[in-house]
Amino acid sequence: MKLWTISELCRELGITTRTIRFYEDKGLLTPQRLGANRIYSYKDKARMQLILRGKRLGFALDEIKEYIDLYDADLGPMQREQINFLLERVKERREALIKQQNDLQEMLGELTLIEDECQGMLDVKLTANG
Amino acid sequence: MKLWTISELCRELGITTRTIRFYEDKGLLTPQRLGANRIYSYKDKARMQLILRGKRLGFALDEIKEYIDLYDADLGPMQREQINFLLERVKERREALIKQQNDLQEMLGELTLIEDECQGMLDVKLTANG
DNA sequence: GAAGACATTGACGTTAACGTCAATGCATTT
DNA sequence: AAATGCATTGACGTTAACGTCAATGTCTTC
Repeated sequence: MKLWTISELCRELGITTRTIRFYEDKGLLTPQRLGANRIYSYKDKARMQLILRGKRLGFALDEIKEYIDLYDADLGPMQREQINFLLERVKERREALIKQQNDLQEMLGELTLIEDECQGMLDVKLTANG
Repeated sequence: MKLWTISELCRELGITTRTIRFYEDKGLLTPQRLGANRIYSYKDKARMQLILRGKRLGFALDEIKEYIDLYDADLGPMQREQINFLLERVKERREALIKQQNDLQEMLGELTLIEDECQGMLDVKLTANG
């Protein structure tokens, strides 16, 4: 069961200690302490990776927090109503992601067009200049 | 050939005039003028939609500007070398987008798992409570 | 011709997401 | 025990992306 110090984890994830502490301030993380020092478990690391992926996708930190809350909600003690509420939020998320997926597809399509156009121009120049 | 005033365009796009003017300041847009007033063409509108899509995907404004520059680069007067350079940038973009696509897929998969788990809990509660 | 609607520029304010720096503590190494 | 290395908290700085407000202009409508 491996454990990380703050600078170790940062090195592995390619971020700064300031960033991790900031996330902790915002309630996205709650590592163990050894004295005053922070100790990160594998679960903490996984959490951080969720956060970083959220950032890559363009989400704000509070949105990411909401996602994580969905992610490790404990369904056991929940009432039907609460679970249904959670399901609603999951649905919203999914729809947002699907919109984003469409945007991505469009953009990729456009890039392909541009690429083809460039290639066409290069061919013309080759033919013209022999 | 339709034209828009600034507030008309904002209404259609769901943004504020401040936003549009800000983008103009940043060089993302250069609408015609009628006296002091801005006049937007269909092309301007399309440009704005590109920008907004970029934002939905989580890109910063200067990244979006780079994308738009790729988008309406005039290949005619370019040298082979310039076109190759452009192709390189297009490739980079594509790779970034594909990474993003993977992140999206992962997240969608996780949402499905959460959804199933919720549904399972609901079924149990139904069975238990008759 | 005064009022109201819509436009302009300019300046200052705000929020998120960190960066940077200072003061301090604790453990090991020399 | 002095230096080195890694940690802490706290405070202030910074950048992007706008919001907000003020002062002013123009055009139409009553």
